[in-house]
Amino acid sequence: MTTEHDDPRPITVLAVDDHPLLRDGIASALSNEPDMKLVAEAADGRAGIEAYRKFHPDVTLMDLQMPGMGGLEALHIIRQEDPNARIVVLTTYKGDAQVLSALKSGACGFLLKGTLRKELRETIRAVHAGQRVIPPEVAMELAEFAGESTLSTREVQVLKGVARGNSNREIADQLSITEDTVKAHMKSILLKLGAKDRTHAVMVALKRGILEV
Amino acid sequence: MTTEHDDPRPITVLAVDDHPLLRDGIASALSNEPDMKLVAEAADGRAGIEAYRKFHPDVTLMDLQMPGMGGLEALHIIRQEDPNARIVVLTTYKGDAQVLSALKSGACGFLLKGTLRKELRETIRAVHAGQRVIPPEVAMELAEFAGESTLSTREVQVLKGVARGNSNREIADQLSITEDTVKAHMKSILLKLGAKDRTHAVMVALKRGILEV
DNA sequence: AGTAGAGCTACCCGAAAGGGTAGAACCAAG
DNA sequence: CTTGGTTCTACCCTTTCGGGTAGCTCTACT
Repeated sequence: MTTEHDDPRPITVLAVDDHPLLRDGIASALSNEPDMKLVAEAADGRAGIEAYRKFHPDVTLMDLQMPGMGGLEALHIIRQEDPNARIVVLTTYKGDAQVLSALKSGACGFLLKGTLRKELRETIRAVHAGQRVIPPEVAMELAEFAGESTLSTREVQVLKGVARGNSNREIADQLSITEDTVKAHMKSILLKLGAKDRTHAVMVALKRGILEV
Repeated sequence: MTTEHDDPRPITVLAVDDHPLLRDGIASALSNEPDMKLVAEAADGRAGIEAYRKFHPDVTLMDLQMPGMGGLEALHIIRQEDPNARIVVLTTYKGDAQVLSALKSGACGFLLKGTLRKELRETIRAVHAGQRVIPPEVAMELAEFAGESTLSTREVQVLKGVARGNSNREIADQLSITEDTVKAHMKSILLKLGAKDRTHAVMVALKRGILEV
C-alpha cells in the first residue's frame, strides 16, 4: 500500500486473547504489513507469559478477562520480569479500576473493542516508538474518576463479602474482625463510592471494575 | 482443502458485531470457503436489521451486548419479520436468561468466545441445513438452571430499582405501588433466586443475565 | 519526629430490611 | 368454569443496616 521500505527487522508482536476469531482478526490486520509481524499467540495469561519469555516480542497485545490467569496479572508479571516490555491492553472498557491497575503495572496503551485494523497498526507502531496510546474514551472515563478515591485492600475484602450476600456479622467472622469494624469499613465504602446503600455500592464497584460479576 | 464441488449458490452470511477486529476474524474464516460468503457486516442491532432486510442472508451471526440496540432485540425483530431467518448468537456466555430469551426468539445456534474458525464454519453449515447448534457448555449451564424459576416482569422492575440503590419505599413510589407490595415482590425474588439478601439477589441476577451491570 | 492513612473497636439510635401470615382482584390456560 | 400465577394490599415482629461520634494502634511517608 504505502511506499515504505522493507524494514530488515519488523516489529514483532505477541497477541494474548482467549478469543481465537479475534486473534485471527489481529493476524489479518498485521499480515501484508512489512514493518510488523505476529510472532506468537496465546489464549490465557499463563501461556502469554510463556510466549513472552520465549519470543520477547517488541509489542504485546493483552486482553483483560481471560480464563485462568487474567491479563492484569500476566501484564504485571511480564513487566516485573522485563521493565522494558511494551504491552497494549486490548479490552472492552471495564472501569477505571482495571485501567488504573494496568497503567500502574506499566501498560503502554489501550485498545477498545471498536478498534479498527488501521488503529491497531498505528497503535503498535506508536507504542514501539515509545509513545503511550490512550484513546480519548478511556482518558475521559479516567478523568471522570480522577478525583475518586480508591478502596483499600480491606474495604475490597468487605465489599466482596457483601456481594456474596453476607451480613456484616458474617463478614466479620470470615475476616476475623468485629462487626463494628466491618460497619466502619462499610461506612467508608459507601462514602468513597458515593453509594446509597450496600447494594448500590456493589453495583458501583462492578461498573468501576473493582469487583467482578 | 476438501474436494467439495463449487456450489453455484454459496451460503450467504451476515455478521453483526460491534468489534471490527472480530468481524475481520470471521471474514478471514469464511474466505477461501467456496460454499459460503460473507455478504454484509453491521456494528449494532439497528444496522444489523437494515442489513438483514437488504440482503436476506441465509445465516446471520449476531453478537449480544452491542451499543444502541442490543443483539437480543435485533434478533427478536428479525425473527418476527422473517420467521425463517436463521440466526446464530455469537457471544461470551451471559447467563441462562439471555440464552433462554434468544432461544425463545428463535435463535438457531450459539457460538462462544472460544470458537475456532473450523467450528464457526461447521456451525454455519449446520444451521443452514436446518439444525440447531448448542455447544455443550451452553447446554450444561442451561440444564443447571432448567428448574429455576424466572422472575416476573414486575419482579425484574423491582430488582432493577434495588440495583440502583433504592429502598423499598423509593421503589414503591417509582412504580406507584405500596411499600408492602414491593416487600412482597422482594420476598418472591429472594425465594426464586435463592438469594440471602437484596444485594445477593442482584449478584445472582447479574450472573444469570437477568440484569446488566 | 510528626503526620496521614489504614485498620480496628465501641457505643447509641432511628430507619430499613426480611420473615411470617393472610387476603383480594385480575387474567390466562386448562 | 375453575385453577393457578401475577399483582396488589396489610398486619406483626425481629434483625440488620446505616449515620453519628469517638478513640485506639501501626505503618509509611515527609
